[in-house]
Amino acid sequence: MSKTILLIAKNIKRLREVKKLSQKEICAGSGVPQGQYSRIENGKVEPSVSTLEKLAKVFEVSIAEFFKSSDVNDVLNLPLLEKIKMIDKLGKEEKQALFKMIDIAIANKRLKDNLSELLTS
Amino acid sequence: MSKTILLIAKNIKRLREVKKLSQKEICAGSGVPQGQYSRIENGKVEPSVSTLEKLAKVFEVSIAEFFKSSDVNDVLNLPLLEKIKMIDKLGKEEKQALFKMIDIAIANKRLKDNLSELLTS
DNA sequence: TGCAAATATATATTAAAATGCATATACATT
DNA sequence: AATGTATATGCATTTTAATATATATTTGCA
Repeated sequence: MSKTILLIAKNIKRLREVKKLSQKEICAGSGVPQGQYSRIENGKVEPSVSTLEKLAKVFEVSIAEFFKSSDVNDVLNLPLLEKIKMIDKLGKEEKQALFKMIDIAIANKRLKDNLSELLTS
Repeated sequence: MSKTILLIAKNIKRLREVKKLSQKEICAGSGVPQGQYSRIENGKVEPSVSTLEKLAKVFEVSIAEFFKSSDVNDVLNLPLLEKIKMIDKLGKEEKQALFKMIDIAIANKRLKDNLSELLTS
């Protein structure tokens, strides 16, 4: 079972519960048959993009929402570039604190490099 | 033609160009046949989630990236990019320490976001 | 221009999701 | 317990992406 379809399933179910709507209502609004919708919420199928599109509409979110994880472990596995993008969205305080540490680490590295350069020359 | 599959197409193509890789290379890395990949980049098909999963892996992004309208995406500031490159050159210890802090900050943010989402519903 | 690599397209086959429909199971309320 | 509502599952059919393979077309460069 793909991790992703379980993630989608969980997110969709959560969104429905937040809205306090029945499957029947979601299906009326989206055009997705109830049977199929149930299978999606339970991770029994891999919903197609067009199905996700219909659902995103009734939930009033972007499809990207379906793929977001709130799991810390998943954050850990994000490639560096993704992490940096996340940093950009942090609050001012956290962002600045992080930048300072990064700067210190980098400066530290430079110092070390310069020293060893001096020693080997 | 669905707006979404054109968006996916554009994002995937852009990501490949950023990495300066050929379709052949992407396909070797992902296992997606070149013919199919071409159709995806041109919005001729609706890629399945598992296909997107494979591609996200070689591009080193989360699947959610494929669904973001690119303008939101490209506001990453340059000084930040420089820092990323520097981080990459740090020693193992420093790098890991930094990552840990970044992870904590991000996870913290997500937690906050989820909580406020629950509260506003 | 002409060659070679990269990309797009064609076709037939396979696999899996979508659908309609029926029905089973779970869940709650009286 | 009985009734109604919500959710899950079963099944046959249709639709469409995935695949393998081959080939056409475009593009870049000597």
